[in-house]
Amino acid sequence: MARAANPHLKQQLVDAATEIFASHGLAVARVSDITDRAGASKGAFYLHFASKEAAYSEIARAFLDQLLVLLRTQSIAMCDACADGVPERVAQADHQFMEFLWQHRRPLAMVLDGAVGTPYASMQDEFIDSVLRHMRESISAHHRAYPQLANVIDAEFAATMATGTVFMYARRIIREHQPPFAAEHLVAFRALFAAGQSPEVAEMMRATDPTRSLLVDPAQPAPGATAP
Amino acid sequence: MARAANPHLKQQLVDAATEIFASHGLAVARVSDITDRAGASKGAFYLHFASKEAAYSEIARAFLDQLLVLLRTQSIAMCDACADGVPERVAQADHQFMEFLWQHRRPLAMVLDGAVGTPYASMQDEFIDSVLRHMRESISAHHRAYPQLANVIDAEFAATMATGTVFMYARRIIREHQPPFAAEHLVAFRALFAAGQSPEVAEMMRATDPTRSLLVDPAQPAPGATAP
DNA sequence: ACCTGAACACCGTTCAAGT
DNA sequence: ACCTGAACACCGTTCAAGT
Repeated sequence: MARAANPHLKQQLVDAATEIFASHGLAVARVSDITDRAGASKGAFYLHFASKEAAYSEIARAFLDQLLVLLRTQSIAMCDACADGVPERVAQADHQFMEFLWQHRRPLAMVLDGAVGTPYASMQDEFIDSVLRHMRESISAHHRAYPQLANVIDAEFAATMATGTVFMYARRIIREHQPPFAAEHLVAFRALFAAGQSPEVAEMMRATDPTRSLLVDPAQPAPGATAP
Repeated sequence: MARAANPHLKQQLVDAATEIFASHGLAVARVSDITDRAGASKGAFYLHFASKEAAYSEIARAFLDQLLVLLRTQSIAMCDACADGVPERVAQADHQFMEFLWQHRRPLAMVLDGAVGTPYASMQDEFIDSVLRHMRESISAHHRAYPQLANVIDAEFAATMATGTVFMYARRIIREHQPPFAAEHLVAFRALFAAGQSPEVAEMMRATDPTRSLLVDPAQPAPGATAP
């Protein structure tokens, strides 16, 4: 009881898979969930994708590729903006980035939440690592524009903090299905980086010993560690 | 061909499950992976756990409960430290927290990476939300101790940023199997919060319009959004 | 060509049987 | 009581058959 060829079926399957993967996650999503939503049989799925995981990979990769293009464009704009000393342009780039995450919130949810614990967990890593690299470049540009900052604020720490903050906002987008009205937050964030010029900050940093290592015994292996 | 009762089997299963869930994730981990590692039959697993997911839940909960105890203790200590104006004690609390995450890196990996895309994804949310609540309280204490900060640095943003940073360090612990020697980073982080006193920061914040909303059209629904 | 759905394989879960 | 492993159920994947 086959039906006539449907030239839109591939796109219908992609749309259905994006929604199902985003809301259930790769591991829990059933192929039958996807094909039911797309109005096709389970067999039809395998005419368009080699496997459930291949479908996930194809959709997530399309999103990550678009993200990488945006970040590359922004890194260039950011360098220009900083060299010109135009913080307003920097804030606009943040705005554009958050807008992108909001518009692509279903594939974003797939990448952040959908594949962890499966062979495609590396998609989340790629998202975070891409943002981290972008932040390193932006902050380097900032430090070139304002050399006095470089002595006070550690660039690697600032990039880690910025990326963690982006992750928290991305998480809010996909958890609360609400855009994060964070313009003022992003302004505060950029402002904070300029704060290293403060003599009070320099004084606090001199008051502690940065050579002390964080952990008592890094060589000690960790057991299940659920015992008290 | 049954064997004699083994009073250690439950603990062996917990240890094996912690390792397998941390390295494979709940969805991908097989019960047979766990029972093979513990040297038992598949059937024995179900004498001690109602299901694979119940085992995950039991181990993750034990870790999260310990984390909550630590955070509660620290929130109290943090308030005291801030009231006394002792930033060194605050840095020690950060140190202790990172040490805790390092010592419990296997259950941490389970909670952050193991259950996303399954009904137990909420464990990761609980970790992040607990840290976020803790950071809110710490920062409130900071603002009470240094009232001039409260006018410049948004407490909710600072808590979001702090939590994102902790997440990034936690991620580094479980990805790189390396302790994050981040003492100097944590010092820089604490110092940054005090930076709002800087007149330059106040000036930059006045120069931008915080009432502008971040996103163009928050009501617009998101499709699969993989099209260009 | 394109699609269907019955059949097969894998692994979570159950349970009759073994000590 | 405690444990085993064969059997069952569910869902990813395949493929013979339909248009």
